[in-house]
Amino acid sequence: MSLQKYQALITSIECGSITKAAEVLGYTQSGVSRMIQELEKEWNLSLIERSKSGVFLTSDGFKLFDQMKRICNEQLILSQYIDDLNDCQSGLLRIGVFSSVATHWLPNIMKRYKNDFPNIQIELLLGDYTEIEEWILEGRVDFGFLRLPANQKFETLSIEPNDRLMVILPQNHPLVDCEKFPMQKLEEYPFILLEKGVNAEISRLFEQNKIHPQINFKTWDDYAIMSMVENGLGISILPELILSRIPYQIVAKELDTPYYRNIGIAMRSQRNLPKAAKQFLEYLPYRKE
Amino acid sequence: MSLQKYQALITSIECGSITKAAEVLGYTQSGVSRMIQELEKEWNLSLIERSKSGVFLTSDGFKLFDQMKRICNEQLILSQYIDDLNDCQSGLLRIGVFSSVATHWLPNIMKRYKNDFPNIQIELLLGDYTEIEEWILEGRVDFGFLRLPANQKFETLSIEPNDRLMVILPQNHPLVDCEKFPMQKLEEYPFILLEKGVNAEISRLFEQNKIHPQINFKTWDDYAIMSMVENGLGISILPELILSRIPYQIVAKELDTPYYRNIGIAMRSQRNLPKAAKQFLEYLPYRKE
DNA sequence: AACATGATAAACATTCGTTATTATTATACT
DNA sequence: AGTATAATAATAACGAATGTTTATCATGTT
Repeated sequence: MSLQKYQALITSIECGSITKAAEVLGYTQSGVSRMIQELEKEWNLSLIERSKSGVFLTSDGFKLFDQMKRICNEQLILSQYIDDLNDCQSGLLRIGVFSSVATHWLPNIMKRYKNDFPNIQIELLLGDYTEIEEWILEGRVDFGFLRLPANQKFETLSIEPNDRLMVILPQNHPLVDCEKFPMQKLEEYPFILLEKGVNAEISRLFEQNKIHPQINFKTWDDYAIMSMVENGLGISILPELILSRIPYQIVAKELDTPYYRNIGIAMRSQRNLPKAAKQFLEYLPYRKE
Repeated sequence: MSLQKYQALITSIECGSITKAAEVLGYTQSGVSRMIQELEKEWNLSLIERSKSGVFLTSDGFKLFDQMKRICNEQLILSQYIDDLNDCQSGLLRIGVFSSVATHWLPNIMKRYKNDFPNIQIELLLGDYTEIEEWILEGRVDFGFLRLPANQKFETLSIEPNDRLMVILPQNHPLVDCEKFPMQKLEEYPFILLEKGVNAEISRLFEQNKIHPQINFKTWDDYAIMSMVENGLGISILPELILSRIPYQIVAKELDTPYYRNIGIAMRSQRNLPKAAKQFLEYLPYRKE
């Protein structure tokens, strides 16, 4: 049972000769002759009539010919798919992202990638860290963005530059002109906390520095926070990534002790990544972990 | 490249486990594992993700999965066709026939055959001896009816009983009551000669017996001859086969030296005949040549 | 007679599929 | 929590099966 045998028979019929088919297919005459015999033996049917001036189908062969051709044709299509995948002429790319990456960071990269590989279909699955982790484990996505360090099971790449946490002030805030925002001063003003799923890096920053700000609001909505800060309801801390092209009258200040949200890419195995995904990684400013 | 490998991968995905797939397919776990690896190596792609709780498709694998399934499915259909051909649940039967066989002899046999094998498609190609010979040589028909002896290239079977040549008389003919018609008497009455293509057996009968009848008409039309004889325009000789259920007021007499038209079946090779055709031969009253 | 066709036998090469084993991880049970 | 057990897949080595070739034969066509 083998497609090469089908092809041998098909070509022999189309050439009207086993010898010619052998030339076309790059076998010897003997090889093609035997392939067809093997089919006939295996199926207990006589498929072709032989003569000294060539070969042609028997009635039984005729009945099966189209189906054999169909199978070979489907195989040809499969081979084409494979070739396309190998040179990224086709492919599916499933990426797990969280909001800020999807909104502020990826679009630019996707644009460049799409330009070079227009036939790759990209699916962004938007979720929080926990969901993205699950998706990677389950194979729902090829890779995902996570906060590093991530689950030991994953291979990870660190995105550069890391995402600085910035203090957000209204434009009329007393410290608006300071060089860097002193950590301790965070306790002195009403604070609006970004809290999104298990994304607790800001709370941890407080713990590590033993700071206890006056937390007036908690929300998961970046833009709500910026709006609230603009309106003088308090100050906040947001990852720099979120702050690109902000439509709000607010000021972002570095902390005196800089703090980073380390964003990375995680996957089960970089080696097993589809070609399209490997290619995509080339467009990211990452460094090996 | 092999369908079994596709099936190994498909079943592994459907079972979610290489081990289970191996059980289902009757391979060892090791075998299935290697088959999939061989596909991946051959295509330079990673098709599945392995884990300790089973396997699932990568994006690339996902892209190819349906096409692999399609191919396996087409193969299944082909196998079904083959099985059907082998037990005559399906098939094509192309028979070369000449008029009298098609009209007077085959229908009865075809009816019994069709009854037993209703799914075999029968094509009758009507022609004269020369055409039928060509069709057999070209493989246009599986076998054909010919006058024996036939071309040396053919394998032949003789139909029994042979087709007696009968003298046809009008009902008021002087010799209507004789036991057998004396050969010499043929010269004494106007004669209507059946001459159809190269079908010259009656002329040859005359030559062999050195008889020179008064040939008034020649025609290839059996029924015209019967009609002419009925109307007293002469006498004739026709093969007995044509005379079954004649709608004419005529009398058929055996010759005093009986003469036969030996009808037979000819084919390139009895061994290479499609199953359906071999089966059909069983319905014919033939004897080996 | 020369050429072209397909079949066959024997030798060689490759692939297939197994057994036995290793490695890893999930699960069950103290 | 730690340990034993079971389940998963990968790997190496090997023999069997299959695939393919070379060389040759047999037969018919030109």
